[in-house]
Amino acid sequence: MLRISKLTDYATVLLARLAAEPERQLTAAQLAAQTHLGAATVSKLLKQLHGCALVTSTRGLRGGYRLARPAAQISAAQILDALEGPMALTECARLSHSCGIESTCGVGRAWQRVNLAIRRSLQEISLVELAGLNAGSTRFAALERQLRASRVENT
Amino acid sequence: MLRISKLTDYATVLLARLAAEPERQLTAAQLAAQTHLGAATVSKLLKQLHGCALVTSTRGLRGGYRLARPAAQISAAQILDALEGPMALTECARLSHSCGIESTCGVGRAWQRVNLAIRRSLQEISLVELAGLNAGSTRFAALERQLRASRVENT
DNA sequence: GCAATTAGTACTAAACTAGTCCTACATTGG
DNA sequence: CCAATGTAGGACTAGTTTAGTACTAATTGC
Repeated sequence: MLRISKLTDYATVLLARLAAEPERQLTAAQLAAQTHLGAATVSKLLKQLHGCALVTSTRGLRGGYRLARPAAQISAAQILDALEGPMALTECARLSHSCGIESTCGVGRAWQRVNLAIRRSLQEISLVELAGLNAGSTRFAALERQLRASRVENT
Repeated sequence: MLRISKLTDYATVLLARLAAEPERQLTAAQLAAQTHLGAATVSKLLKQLHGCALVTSTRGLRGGYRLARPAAQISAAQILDALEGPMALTECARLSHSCGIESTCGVGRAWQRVNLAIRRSLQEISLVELAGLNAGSTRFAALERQLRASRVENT
């Protein structure tokens, strides 16, 4: 459940590689070699990331890709949005579906709130954390602490 | 992104209906009529929910389904587990995939932590909240407050 | 001009989802 | 016992999505 697509995972790996060496401009072929992913797939993903302004590219000889902004300013939510579009846990929300009874719509709205809560937490996590560049992982720890606290408070 | 399948949504609706009338034993046909879902689909879902011990069933004439335990003791996480199996945001975690480089595995582990955080928050939400049976939605409010607080703390 | 490299599009195969149907089993009522 | 009602459990099909590939065009540096 709640899985992200393989491609999104791959894209994160690519972004993590770029984040590890912010100075260098890496070509699609280099990234493919480093990540052991198919060259065509990597190329496709980078194009998508470029379209969503997460990476910048230069064409031609000695071209390549690099992060559009510091890793700390790229959140997990942004990556997911870029790769999988605006998220909707259920599709009841956007379509004026013929739900009919109230309970159905009530459920849909509830899922939407869950969705929102998840989204907020994903905005807290930056590419720095995803790439494992910071040893402490302070944000993870804080997030987990908060969630634990909320459990106690609500019983 | 991060969407749950339609069937899972339907299942939640069915559980919500059952939760609304914990005393009664409802047949698959009755639930289908109330929710405007296909009878065969409803039947299939209820069988699945029975297999995961979220509902109890009695066969034969005057048979039907009812919740296996009070709605307050059924969490969103349990429903998702029942319908979509144990969750894994990425599949890197279970398979000893030939990741090769470190950054890849680092990313996988990071997603896993995200996953864990989401899972914890889903355990906080019971069928009562999903069904909209409690007007206040205190847990939602608390959860959202916590997440907001964590954002401030981590800047 | 030539080689390297991104940009964009089109296509194919595999996997998953949603939904239906059919047969077997259990319970109740006559 | 027998028939009606209802669940149990598969098997099957169509549709959609995902993953991956291939090809052509555009751009840059030498």
